[in-house]
Amino acid sequence: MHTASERSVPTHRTFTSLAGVSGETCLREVFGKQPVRQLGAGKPLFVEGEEATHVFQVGQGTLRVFKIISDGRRVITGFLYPGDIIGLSVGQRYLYSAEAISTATVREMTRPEFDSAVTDNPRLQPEFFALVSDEMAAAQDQMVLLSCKNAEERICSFLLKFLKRCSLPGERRRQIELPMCRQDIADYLGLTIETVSRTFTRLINKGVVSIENGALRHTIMIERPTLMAKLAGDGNEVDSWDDQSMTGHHAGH
Amino acid sequence: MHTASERSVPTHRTFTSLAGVSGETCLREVFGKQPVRQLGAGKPLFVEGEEATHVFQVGQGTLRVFKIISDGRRVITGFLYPGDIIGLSVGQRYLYSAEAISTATVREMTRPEFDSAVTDNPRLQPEFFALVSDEMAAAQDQMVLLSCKNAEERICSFLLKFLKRCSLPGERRRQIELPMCRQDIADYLGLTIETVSRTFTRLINKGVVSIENGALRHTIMIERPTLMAKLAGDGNEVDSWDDQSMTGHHAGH
DNA sequence: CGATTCATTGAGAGGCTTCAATCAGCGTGG
DNA sequence: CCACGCTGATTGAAGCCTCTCAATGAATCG
Repeated sequence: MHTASERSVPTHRTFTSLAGVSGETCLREVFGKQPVRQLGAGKPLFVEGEEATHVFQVGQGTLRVFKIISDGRRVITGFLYPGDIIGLSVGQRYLYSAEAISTATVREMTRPEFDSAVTDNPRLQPEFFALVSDEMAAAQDQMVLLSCKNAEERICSFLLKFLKRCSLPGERRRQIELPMCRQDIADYLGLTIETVSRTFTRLINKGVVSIENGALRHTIMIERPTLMAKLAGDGNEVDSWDDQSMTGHHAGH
Repeated sequence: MHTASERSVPTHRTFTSLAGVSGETCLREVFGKQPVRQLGAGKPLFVEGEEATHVFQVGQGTLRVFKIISDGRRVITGFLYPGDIIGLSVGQRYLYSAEAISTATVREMTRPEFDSAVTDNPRLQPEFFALVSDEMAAAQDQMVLLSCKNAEERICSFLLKFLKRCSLPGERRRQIELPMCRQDIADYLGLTIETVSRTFTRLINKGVVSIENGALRHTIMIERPTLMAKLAGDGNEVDSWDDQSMTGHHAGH
C-alpha cells in the first residue's frame, strides 16, 4: 500500500534540488540519525496548543494537519508525506494538530537541536527558508481554492496536486492511491463528504477519472489529465499531458 | 483620515515585545534609514511574478496583498498596515501583488541587504522567525474562515481582527475606520460585495454595529463587541468586553 | 446639477449542505 | 460458508445561503 508515498521519498520538492552538495548540507539529512517513532493509524503526533518541543520528519505514511474549531468541526490545513518536515512553525506552541492517517514513522529532533543545526550551518538556511516559503505558497494556493473554486475545481486541483507530488520529474503517472478517506478530503477542501462523493461521481461520468472498485475506493485513475487540469481552473499553468491518446470511454457531460 | 493606522504605528504586533532591547536588535529598526517611497492610492508596490528584489516596510497607509486568478477575479490574501514588513517570502519572485489602498509610504531595502542584516545579527533571527510564523498563523486562520464560516461570521471575524490590530494593549476601542472598500473586504473574505453589504445591514439591524453615514461608510462603530465576538464563531478566545454597559439601541434580530 | 463612483437593496437562480437512506467491502462468529 | 454487523462511500430530496443580475440610493467632484 501507499505506492505513491514510497515513490515520493527521494525527490519531490523544490528544495531537494539543493541536495546535490555533500555532507550535512541538506535539511533532510540532519534527521538521518534521529530516533524513529512509530505511529499507528489515527494516532496523534502532537496536538494543537501543546508545547512545541520537537521538529519531525515524516519517514513513511501520510499525516494530516488540522485544527478543531469551536463547534467541533475539523479543518485540515494540509497533508504530510514522506520527507516532509513538520513543527517548524515557531512560537511556544504548535499551531495545529498532526496525526497519522495510516501507520506512519517519523524521525524526531528537539527544537533546540534543530535550531542550532540550522543556525550553525549557514548552508542550511536557504533551504530552511525555501521550506517555509513553500509552506506559505501552499497556504496561499489553498486560500485561492477556498475563496473561489467550486466543488469540481477543488477536487480536480486536489487530485492534480497529488498527482504531481507523487510523480517523479518527467514521469506521467495516471494512477494515484489516495491515503486519506473522503472525510479527510472534504475537511481539506472545505466541502462535505457528500459533495466530495457526488463530485467524484460527476468526474467519472465525464470520463475524467475512474475509480477502482476495490477496498475503499481510494485508487483513482486519471483518464483525461488535460481535461482535469482545465477543470481545476488554475489557468494555463499546466504542462499539457497527452489526453486524446487515451482510450476515451467517457459518457459526455 | 486613517486614525486607526496612525495609532497602530508604534506597537501592534507580538514581535514588538522583543523591541525592548537596545540598538538595531529590532527588525523594524533596520528599515529606519532606508529610502522612503511614496505610493499613490491604487498604485502597485510590486506585482506577482516580478523578480523579488526588495523587502519593504509600510510607513503610512494600508496596502492590499492579492493574487489575480485565471478568470480575472482577485483574491486578497491580506492587508498590510504601518510597521508591517512585506516581501519576505523567499524565492526568486514575488508570490503575490501588493498595492496601496490609500496613499501610502514604504521604506525599501534590497533583498541581499535584508538577508545579511538578518543573518549577521543573530538577535534579529528569532524576530524574523516570529514574523514568518505570524504570517503562517494568519494564513491558517484565514483557511479556517474560508472553509467553515458563513458571511456573518466572516464579517465579524474581520472586524474583530481589525479592532484588535488598531487597539493598543488594554485599550478598548469601539470605533474603527476601515481603509478598504467593500470590494476589498469581499475579495478578502471570499464573498461578493453584495453579500458583504447585506451582512453589514443585518449586523446593524441586530444592533451589533452601526455605520456612520458620511463618506463611503467606512467608519464602523462596534456597539456590542461581546455579541460580535460570539457571532464571529471563534469559540471563547475572546476576552469578553463589557457589552451590556452600552447604550443599547439595537432593533432586536 | 449631472456624472461618476461606491454602497445598498431586491428578485431569482444555483450550488452546496443537511438529513436520511442505501450500497459495498470486509471482518467476525455461528 | 454464510449471515450479520460495522465502517465508509454513494445517492436522493429538500432547504438554505450565497451568487448573479439589475435597479436604486448616497456622496463627491467637476
